Amino acid sequence: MARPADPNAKSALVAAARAQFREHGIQRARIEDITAACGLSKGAFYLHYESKEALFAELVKDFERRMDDMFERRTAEEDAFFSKRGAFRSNDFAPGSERLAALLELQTRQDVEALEVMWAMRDVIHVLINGSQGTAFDGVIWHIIDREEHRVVVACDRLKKFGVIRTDLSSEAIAMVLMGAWVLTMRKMVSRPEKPDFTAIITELNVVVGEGLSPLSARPAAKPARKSSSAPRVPVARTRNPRSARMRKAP
Amino acid sequence: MARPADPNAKSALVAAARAQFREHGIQRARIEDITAACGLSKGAFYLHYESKEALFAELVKDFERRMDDMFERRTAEEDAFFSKRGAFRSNDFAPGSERLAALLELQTRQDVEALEVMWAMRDVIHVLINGSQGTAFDGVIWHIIDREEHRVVVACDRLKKFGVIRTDLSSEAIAMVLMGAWVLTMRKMVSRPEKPDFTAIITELNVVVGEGLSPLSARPAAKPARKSSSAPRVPVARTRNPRSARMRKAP
DNA sequence: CCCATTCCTAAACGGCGGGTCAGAAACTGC
DNA sequence: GCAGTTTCTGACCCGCCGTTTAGGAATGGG
Repeated sequence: MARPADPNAKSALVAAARAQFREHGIQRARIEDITAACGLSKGAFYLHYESKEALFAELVKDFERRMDDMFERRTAEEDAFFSKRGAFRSNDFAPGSERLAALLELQTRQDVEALEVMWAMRDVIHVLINGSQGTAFDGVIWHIIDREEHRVVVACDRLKKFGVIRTDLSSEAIAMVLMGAWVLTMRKMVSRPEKPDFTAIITELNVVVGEGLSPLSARPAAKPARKSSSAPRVPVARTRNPRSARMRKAP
Repeated sequence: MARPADPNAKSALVAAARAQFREHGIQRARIEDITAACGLSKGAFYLHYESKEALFAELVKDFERRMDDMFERRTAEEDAFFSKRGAFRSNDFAPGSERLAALLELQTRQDVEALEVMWAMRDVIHVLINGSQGTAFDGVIWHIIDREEHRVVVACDRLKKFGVIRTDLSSEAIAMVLMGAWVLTMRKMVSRPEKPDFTAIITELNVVVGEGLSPLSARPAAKPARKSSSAPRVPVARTRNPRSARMRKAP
């Protein structure tokens, strides 16, 4: 009995709201513009949501849920990998190593998946980064990033345990570099109409972070570098000056 | 003749405005709160500034000017270094190299200076990042970051020319990793009451970026590695899955 | 002490947009 | 059709600031 509700009103509202939030931020997005874009009147908005903020909160929740799901899947897959194939040893890094290739393939796929989630939510991410101050969502993006960064720290610790990465760098510093690159990637995505080539991005990023900037000819010969000695390691560049790390003391 | 203006009214307004912007963003900062914090009436604000936005614009201008000044100084110092001491060769990377130590010292000092500027303007940076959407300052921070990133690209190219960093990585990818770490550093600074140890941060960051994450024992022996050979270099991680870069195509 | 001048205050204005609600519209079953 | 019910509309109310402005306060010169 009675007039049935428009079945796609809600999803139309969500889509229009995302566009308005993306364009104007949470505060400046006008409810009337959102409803007008769906051919509805202002009052109709309140049939579906308490307020602008309530709608946006749902979007954020959805984003967080997707990230959490992905993280869980990721951890499980990685655990399976190592429990099936054990820790890495020196010869696993030899040219043509099948085991290394498998790990890389797994991780690249996972990274690409993460970028896909971010791509799908890029408008929400944009608003969280640029337009949330003074709203209830102020700082939410940094909570998310901090949590991701912490996950990277944990992941690094595990990879150290399995011999995949060197143990003499602090996991916190590694995580910051990795997350930093991700944040910039995220932000570049956000202002781009076409989806970039995620695999290429991930691969290139991993080469840089994996190998470092020092000229290869300057690297110490490959020996079982034990426990990094006392001497200052050294450093590198920045803005104007990337640099390489050298001065590695003899083991 | 006539009543003299309060000499510190303007600076008091700027200080109070920064605090309000920092706290509430550009849109939600109330002029009345700003003036009240200085013991002035709302109307007094307009004796000094056209509008809220005009005041904030001055802060941004100031920030950009400082960054530009620093950049110029930096370039000049680096040019002087190389024109006086020439390009790097293999033996400059040997343990105890005086020339390398000098370059590192120069660059670390410059990096710390950059962090000092950001520290001084951290409230403005915070607003630009988090609270500018829907205002005239929307995207300004990313313009600044993009420009800095481009400067890093140029710097990388020069350092390649002078043999300080390897030439087989794209400068763009390197710049993204470096800037990413800087952005996260900036953002961490922004929400911190006490000034962190900049030198320590820079040093640690440079070790990670300079050397990469691959286990040292897995690195190819140090030979005049010509044009990166065919074999996989190795790698490293990421979020959940550091990885390494491999699969490098034969040159 | 008075006046011209400049500074500053506080009240008022005005627009904008979130939220409300009385009633019109749409639909169903009879 | 008609009654009953639920959905939608759009005019309206209202508070919140940014901005204006009329006039009061402070000051210095004469």
